[in-house]
Amino acid sequence: MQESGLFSISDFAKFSRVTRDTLLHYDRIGLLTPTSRGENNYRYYSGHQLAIVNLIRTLQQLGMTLGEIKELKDQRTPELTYEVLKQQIDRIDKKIRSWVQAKKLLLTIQKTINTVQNIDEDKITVQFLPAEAIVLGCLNDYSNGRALHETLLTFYKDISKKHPDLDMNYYVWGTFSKERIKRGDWVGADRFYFINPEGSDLRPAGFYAIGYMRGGYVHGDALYRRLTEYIDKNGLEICGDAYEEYPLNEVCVTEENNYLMRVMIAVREK
Amino acid sequence: MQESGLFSISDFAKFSRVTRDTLLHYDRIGLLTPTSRGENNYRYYSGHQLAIVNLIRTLQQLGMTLGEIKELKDQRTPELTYEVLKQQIDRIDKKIRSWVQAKKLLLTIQKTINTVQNIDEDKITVQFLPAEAIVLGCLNDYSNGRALHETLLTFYKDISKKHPDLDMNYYVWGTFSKERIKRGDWVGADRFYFINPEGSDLRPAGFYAIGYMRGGYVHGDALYRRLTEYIDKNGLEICGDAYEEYPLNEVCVTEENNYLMRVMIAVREK
DNA sequence: GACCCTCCCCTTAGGGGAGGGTC
DNA sequence: GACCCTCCCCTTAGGGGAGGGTC
Repeated sequence: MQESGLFSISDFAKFSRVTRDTLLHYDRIGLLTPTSRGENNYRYYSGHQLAIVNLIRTLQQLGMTLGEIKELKDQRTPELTYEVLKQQIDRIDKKIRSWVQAKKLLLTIQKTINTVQNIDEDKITVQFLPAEAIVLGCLNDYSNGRALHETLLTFYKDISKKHPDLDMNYYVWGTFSKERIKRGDWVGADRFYFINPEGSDLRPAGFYAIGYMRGGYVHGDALYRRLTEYIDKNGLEICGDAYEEYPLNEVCVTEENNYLMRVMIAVREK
Repeated sequence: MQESGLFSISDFAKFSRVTRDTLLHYDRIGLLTPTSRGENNYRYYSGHQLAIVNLIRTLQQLGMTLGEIKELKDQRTPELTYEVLKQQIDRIDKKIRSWVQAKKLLLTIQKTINTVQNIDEDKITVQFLPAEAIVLGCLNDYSNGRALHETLLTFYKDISKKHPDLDMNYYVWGTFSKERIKRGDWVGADRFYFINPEGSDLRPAGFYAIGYMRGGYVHGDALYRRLTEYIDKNGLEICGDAYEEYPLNEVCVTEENNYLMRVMIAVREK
């Protein structure tokens, strides 16, 4: 520190607790220009400018861009600052909300992977499942040869209309009515759904015959046959929808043939 | 859509719910290359690739960069994905925490501006103030002519050691002992502090003589004189520390001379 | 030897053209 | 006319040199 209270760039960086590069950048964009330049063209900052760095850093921590800070800086008043802060709260809340959503999605994926950690893929079981909150789409329309990806797009559009806040990529799966299962018509789900704690629909509690199979999307014939045979042989009958899920899918498996499909058919004793 | 289940780039963009530009970008960085190119060099995407876009978008929503996604993509397994997700949780938690901190800082600043909304800057008042949580620094060392900014730097270093999680730019203010006030020595605070609900120190509850003044940092002589005179005249005596604050400072005022200083001196009746 | 200066290049995830060919 | 292609430039907040002068 020399020249009556002026700081060289490195000293100023130290006391203002930012890097020299940052100060160079602020100077370049005209956000904070040193009070003077030496004959050698060295930058000299004043003690007052420490407060300006403080202003910049404070607003930056509140999520404002340097451009916005620059704009506010030259005309700041308590009233204007108060207004700007008020708007910032909404932006911060939005960011918090979106990260909270991301965490929920992440936990849901983890949970899904966990459900198939120690299963025997060849065994069919009948289990009681508690009700689970899901988001259920409208009845799919396959008329005029509408392809799967078209119905899926419709589903996404519907969902984003009904639940504008749910813009996360939850795994999408399909339901089949008991009539369709009985007549062996198991390509092209009746409805799409995804599991989400905020969903207002339910996969009802009850007994389900559950089976697994490796393979890509929409190739579940063999599994459906094994399940219906098992149901017949064991004195059970289908009493509700079938739920077709892919707990291991493109998100964690490379080869489509290794995706893990799970079908759960609501059953009861005859 | 043509050529047996292949999509043109615009169709693919529609069904994968990303923009055409995004797909061009993914192709450029080698994250998602169309399955084939026409003789005209047009890009053609397959239906399977819809799942890959889904993978990319899902991981992106979890806060991963395209680089990380590319790395994971080619070797993803349920186990590896689970591990990566586990690490992502920490990153998400950190982001949430930092935005929550930012919100607290913002509300504190708003509150501070509010405290001086409708005050009469010339009037001295005596008020009971409830205790307030603060973060209090060590006793400042001004020996060997250490300047204010040096003691302040020491304060910041101490605080970041003791409270590594508190890395926000809270307003920093100073305390003066009653002895110093009495002998008219009010330049260079004994300790620095900032108001923070998580602070483990307190500005004690009690009566305070409170006065205001316009002016820059460390030029409060006139205000201290007015306050001590008022205290003398009104049969009061100083019974604790003085707290010097700048509710309107560089964050919302342009001219240093218009900063608003507030001094609060603990008093009691004689 | 430590410090300062001015270029200049680099990073993320695309968006927005321009200029020219294709369905 | 609508769609596709390949350049090419632009944005945030700095970080990291290189090459040359200064304390």
